[in-house]
Amino acid sequence: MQAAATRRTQAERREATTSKLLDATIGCLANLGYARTSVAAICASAGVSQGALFRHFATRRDVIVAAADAIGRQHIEQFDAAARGLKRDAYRRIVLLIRGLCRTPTHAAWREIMVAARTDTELRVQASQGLERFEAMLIATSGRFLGIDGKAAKRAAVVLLSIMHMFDSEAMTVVVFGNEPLETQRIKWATEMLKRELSELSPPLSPRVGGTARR
Amino acid sequence: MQAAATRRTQAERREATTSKLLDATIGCLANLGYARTSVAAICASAGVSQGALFRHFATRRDVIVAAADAIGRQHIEQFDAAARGLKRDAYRRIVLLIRGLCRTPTHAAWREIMVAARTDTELRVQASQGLERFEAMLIATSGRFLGIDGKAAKRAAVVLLSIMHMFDSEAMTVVVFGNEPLETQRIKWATEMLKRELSELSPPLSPRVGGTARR
DNA sequence: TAAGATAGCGAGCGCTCGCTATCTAATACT
DNA sequence: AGTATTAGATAGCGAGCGCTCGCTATCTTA
Repeated sequence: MQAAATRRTQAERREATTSKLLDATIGCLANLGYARTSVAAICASAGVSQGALFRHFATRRDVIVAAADAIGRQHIEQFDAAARGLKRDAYRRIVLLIRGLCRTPTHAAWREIMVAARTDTELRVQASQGLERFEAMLIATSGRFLGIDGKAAKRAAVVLLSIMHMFDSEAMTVVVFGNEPLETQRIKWATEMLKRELSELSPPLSPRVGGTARR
Repeated sequence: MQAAATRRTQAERREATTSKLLDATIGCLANLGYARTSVAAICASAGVSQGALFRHFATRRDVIVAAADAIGRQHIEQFDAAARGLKRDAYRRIVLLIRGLCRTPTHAAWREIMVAARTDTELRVQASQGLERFEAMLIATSGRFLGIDGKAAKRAAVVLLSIMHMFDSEAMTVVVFGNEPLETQRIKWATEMLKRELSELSPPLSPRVGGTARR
């Protein structure tokens, strides 16, 4: 009776193990950096053996690429979920959302992989698809969020992606040397800039959307 | 006669060796990334033995920190030299200058160290001074360049540093997945934005400066 | 010139790395 | 129940790591 309750299919076992490994890999990248994310560290964190890791992934690089894919998916979900709760004229909140996403451990793990991919051809080839998907998703989401398309959507995508780049690099350097007054001013500036851009690009908020009436 | 010509002081020998080592370290960081910048790789590139490296630097980390300092100094010189040749209303050229500096191998080496410093406490403590100096220099240079100070100078610094962050992160991701149309649009947008900001912040170009008359 | 200090070398150390081989455990199928 | 397949663990491998060591070469000082 109890033995049957704990019996899992092979597929379930596989899913559980690879899931643990991917979570552990992301955690190690975030906490230890790329260089120190060894197979031993991943397995210690995941609570599985190295043999099990190599059962499911051919090489260390393969598990890291799989982790990059998982991060990309998480990013897309997080971004979608967060955008859903936002009014489009909540400029400051949009800026803070983007900034906040750049400062997560998951994003730090992503950045570790991207930096490592610069000098590792195999990793780069495999990581590029994930990055491409992430960018495409951001572009699509911004269009949907603003209710625009065509040239205006392209412009908005440039702005939003550029703001993300800005906060990405800021997040990277802030760990080494923080400068709070400057960071605060940057939020303020980015907000003004986003307001100006989105006000020019978007169709007016109509009563049908309920935006104006809500206020 | 000839033997005397090739005789170097201990100080000269030291300077030559450490110089080679620092150049090699920067090159290895740029070409191989942080993880693969081993002591063996540095020494092979510098053409000196590991024993010589450890004569001058206590640890691998020490030589990397020294390289970070050297990069910081180079950055400051490059930026200063480039700013000297610029008119302040050459907005597009300023944008392209910043973008270009973010795409140098030296800057890539810098980024490798910054990313590694996130998860290496010792490295971080030592690298933070270099980053602080670099930021302070940028802030001072932008004020001088624009002929402004006080609040306006602070604002300009936020803008310029933010543009640098933006192109820094772009430079990082572009290696993995480039998107030329989007990059072109970003230059255009950054230029418009910079024009708007600097026009509002700067005192008028006076004949004494020769800016207006030159045109 | 001899003694002392500094620079630099190459071999070897102990350790960690990614990975493989072998064995055991769990599930699936007949 | 017995056999086949998949999943996972443990031990061990060879390569590479950062660093130390004993030594030689070169410069400086007395």
